[in-house]
Amino acid sequence: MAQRTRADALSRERIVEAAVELLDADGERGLTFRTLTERLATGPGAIYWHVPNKGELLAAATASVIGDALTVAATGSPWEEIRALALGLFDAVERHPWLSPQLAVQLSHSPWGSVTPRIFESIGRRVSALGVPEATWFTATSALAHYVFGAAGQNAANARALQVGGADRAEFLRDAANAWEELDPAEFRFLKAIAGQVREHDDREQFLTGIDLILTGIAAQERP
Amino acid sequence: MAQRTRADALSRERIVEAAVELLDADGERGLTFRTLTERLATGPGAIYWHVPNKGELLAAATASVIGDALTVAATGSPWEEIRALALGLFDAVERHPWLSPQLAVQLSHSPWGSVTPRIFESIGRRVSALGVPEATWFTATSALAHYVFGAAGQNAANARALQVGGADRAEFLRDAANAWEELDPAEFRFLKAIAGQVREHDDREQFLTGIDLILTGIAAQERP
DNA sequence: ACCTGAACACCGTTCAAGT
DNA sequence: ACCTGAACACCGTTCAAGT
Repeated sequence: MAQRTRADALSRERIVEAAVELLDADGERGLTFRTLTERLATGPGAIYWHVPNKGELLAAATASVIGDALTVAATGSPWEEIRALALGLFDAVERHPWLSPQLAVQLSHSPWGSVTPRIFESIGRRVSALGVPEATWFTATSALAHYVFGAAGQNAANARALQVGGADRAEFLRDAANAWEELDPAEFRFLKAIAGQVREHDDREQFLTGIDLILTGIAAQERP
Repeated sequence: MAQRTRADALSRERIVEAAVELLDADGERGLTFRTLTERLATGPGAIYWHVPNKGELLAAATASVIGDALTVAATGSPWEEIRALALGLFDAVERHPWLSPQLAVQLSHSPWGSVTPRIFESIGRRVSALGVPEATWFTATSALAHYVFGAAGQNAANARALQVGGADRAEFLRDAANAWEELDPAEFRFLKAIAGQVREHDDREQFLTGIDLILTGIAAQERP
């Protein structure tokens, strides 16, 4: 085939966009240089001209999706904005479940790359507007950020299990709760005790309650 | 070579043990069936007789390491035991940085496999002993567990960056803080503001302060 | 400057064959 | 029952060659 016309020219953005689509459709195993070259009707060499390697491609896909989630309408109290921001990230991980392992991988390759600072900045600005002592800002922001990723990761895992299993949420929780009620009480008496709560809880609501919990702790903290 | 003698016979445990050693030494890319067969002086077929595939091997390695971290001496108030438990997990991820992406992967493949329930049980028992209303147990335990993994993951990332870069901690934080002070204030005024705190903070101490923050929020929560 | 496509090294997994 | 080791399909990456 001859050189591409201007209209279908490759670019880093088009490649990243296609990568996100493949990841959304089939998870991390859905993105290979074979599937990518097929979708973009090109060869591997063309992609390598725009992107140095697969790791960078995954990093760019992650940054792109997280960046969208961080643009939150700034209307409300800092407390409310933190809730909105956290919920935006939570939902982004639910829409793109591959984000969960991927964020951990990105972090472990370059902890302060491009994603973490932007998330810290977004959350931290609102924390600093809460009126708590400046000496607590960093720790408070860290606590919120860590909680958000932990919770979002677990939820993405549940979402994927639902998708694979083909069951609906209520059914999934009912089965899990029933299984827990059968557990050996010597080893798992706590899980048995809360099986009922698991059956009835709502993930997003519980997630936000966790945010409120941490914000309450932050507000209650004395000058260290 | 003839069949192995009883002394050097393969077993699932020996394979998992070797896998953990390879992972500790070189991260996830250090564990391949080639390196594993070489270390165990055998062929791939032998390993596949004991372990169904690489995913299960990684899951077993994860469960093994997490299991060790969960066996905590039960002496102290519930609050203190939760701190000890959390710190044990935090340190385990620091010693085995591959745990961080791996936990996310395990979670997304089977969210309530074997690792998550055991962690929930360990934390939850102490939460239920705090004296807070039973209706809050599940949410409180979730918040703690999610925070622990998020924080441990970020810390593992930092630890690995240190290992790769060859720098020491103080130098690493100084460089990061200096870089943040140079950032564009329009985009990153919060990061600039806390650069000083970043330079001076201690990871483990900050992690425990986060635990206290959440526990304070839990204790302050009213009956929902 | 941008793209093509064959080729390479490496990986997880299988399986017929041995003891 | 347990292990061997060659073979297979697939993957990320390179690179000489084209326009």
